[in-house]
Amino acid sequence: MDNGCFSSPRRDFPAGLRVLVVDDDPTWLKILEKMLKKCNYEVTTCCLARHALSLLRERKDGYDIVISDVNMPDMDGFKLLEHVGLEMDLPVIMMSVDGETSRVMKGVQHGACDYLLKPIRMKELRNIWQHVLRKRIHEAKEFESFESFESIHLMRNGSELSDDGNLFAVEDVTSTKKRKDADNKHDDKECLDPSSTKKARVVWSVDLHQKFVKAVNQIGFDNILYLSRTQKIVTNHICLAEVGPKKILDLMNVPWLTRENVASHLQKYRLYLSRIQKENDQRSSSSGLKHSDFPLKDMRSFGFQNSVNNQQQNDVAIDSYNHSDGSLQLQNVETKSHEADPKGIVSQSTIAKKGRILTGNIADTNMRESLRVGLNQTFAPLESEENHAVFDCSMPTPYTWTEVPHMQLKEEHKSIVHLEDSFNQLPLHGKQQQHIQVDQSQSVASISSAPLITEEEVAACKEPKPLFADYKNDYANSVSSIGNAVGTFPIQPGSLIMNGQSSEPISTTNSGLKTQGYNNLSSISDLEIYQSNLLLGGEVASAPSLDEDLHFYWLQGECYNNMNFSLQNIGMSEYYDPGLISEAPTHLYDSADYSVIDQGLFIA
DNA sequence: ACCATAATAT
DNA sequence: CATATTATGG
Repeated sequence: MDNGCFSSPRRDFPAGLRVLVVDDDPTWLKILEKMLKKCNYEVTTCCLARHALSLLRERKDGYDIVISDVNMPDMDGFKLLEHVGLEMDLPVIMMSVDGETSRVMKGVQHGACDYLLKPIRMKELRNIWQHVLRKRIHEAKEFESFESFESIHLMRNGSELSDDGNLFAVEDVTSTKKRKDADNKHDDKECLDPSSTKKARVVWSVDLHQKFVKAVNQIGFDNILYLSRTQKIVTNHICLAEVGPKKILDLMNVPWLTRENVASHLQKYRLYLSRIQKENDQRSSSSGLKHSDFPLKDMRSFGFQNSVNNQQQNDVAIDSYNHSDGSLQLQNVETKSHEADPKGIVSQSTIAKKGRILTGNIADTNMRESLRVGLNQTFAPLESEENHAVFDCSMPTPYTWTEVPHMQLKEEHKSIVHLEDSFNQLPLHGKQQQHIQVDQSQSVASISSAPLITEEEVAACKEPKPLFADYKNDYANSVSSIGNAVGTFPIQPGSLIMNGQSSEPISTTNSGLKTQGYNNLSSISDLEIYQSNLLLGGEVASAPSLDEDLHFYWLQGECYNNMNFSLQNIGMSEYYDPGLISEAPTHLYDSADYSVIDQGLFIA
């Protein structure tokens, strides 16, 4: 194996990797040194852990990775591991002759990025650079990681290095759980180098999906703006003409992701949405407009992400949010959700309420609460949506997620607990909510037996969001997150839709509208009318000022977004009432653009 | 052996 | 780019 191994020196990156090898057995040291050198690494050896530490301290960045034996006279390998982790934060690979599970576990728990069994094979050494890269990628986060990423790519392609998609897929060793590695026999080596040429399978983690959704929504929003603009240019927002994998990819800004990955996911996403829509349609048709009942079913699937804090953002957000719900049209809202759910078990009715809420009431805290409750509930009931869960359409709120992960991490397996926590976090919530929580938790729990997020990940990387998780985790995460999200955060429409730039104009608008235009809208009656118009396709009489127009559009956008989850009943097309869009030429919406939007946002 | 998802082919 | 098919993993 030796020879073959490096047949490809072409890779630049791994070459020159500075490796510090620590082992009290000189024989092993020699062997390892030789092997590592064959890999074109720059090798430094030492037989004492203490010595190793001092070397590392001397030159903090003189090494890229450390390979240490576990059993050493002067200092326990784990101890060394700890120090390294603490002081220089370098990836450390542990090695020993026995593969006793407990030891491996210990190594991993202490932060080892891998655990090799002696005798060590070239293959294993050949891939250690991946740990370094991985770590750097993590640190670099998305953007910066780019370069590294590319290099990886090159390398991968260039040689058939066992690539092992692990690089990405496996966080750090941690694999313990997933892989059966538990069995000593397998060694972890496999982990690292699956040695396959296959392309790494992308795991659409919640986080990733969230980005995806966000991108989709953004594009949709942009399109809407574009349409509206046709008449008046509201913002200098850049308009995207079409929604497609490529654009989504761009928006997502995830370096390692390929267009194909996105396309594939998009396909699934659309499928999912269509399915849902279908269901909705059926239901709506059968039951008629009253849908409020079923929505839940579909809704469950969606995760709502929402931003947490933003709630406060103001009414606007809420409004929009509500609007979306409103799409449901349910009857009027008056149901004041607040009281409605004494129990928190708001049933579907809640949902309906939600819808109504949309209008002006928004401001009320109570309302909001109720709203949330409703949402929560929606989830609670669901039981089987694991899959669906994956796609939440909610709007993306960056902030939210960061938090979510935390929670998840914290609680890991006990979904219940963590759900509760999340709930607790809610600023306002009554018993009802708790009640709901319980429900959710239950459902969730059943779904996710696996830890939400790999502990490993957590431990290994402090990063809140795991780039890759295994499916199970994934699901669990999504589910749980959804639960959390729902419970925890209110949805914040606006923010999501527009990132930075757009926010300005809009916000301004909002403020202005709030008082004036907004109020107009806010009045329930108006809203309803508005909605109905939308639904019906009637024209919206009002939409007077530019600002207002904008506002409208904005709302619409949200509606759309919301529609993703909430609205199942109504046909999208109806939403896009030309009238709403104001004077925009009809052709715009009817035509491709329009359809595009639909599809993009909702699927159709 | 089945199902769901992502990869790949068309 | 959209859809159909295949591959993979649970």
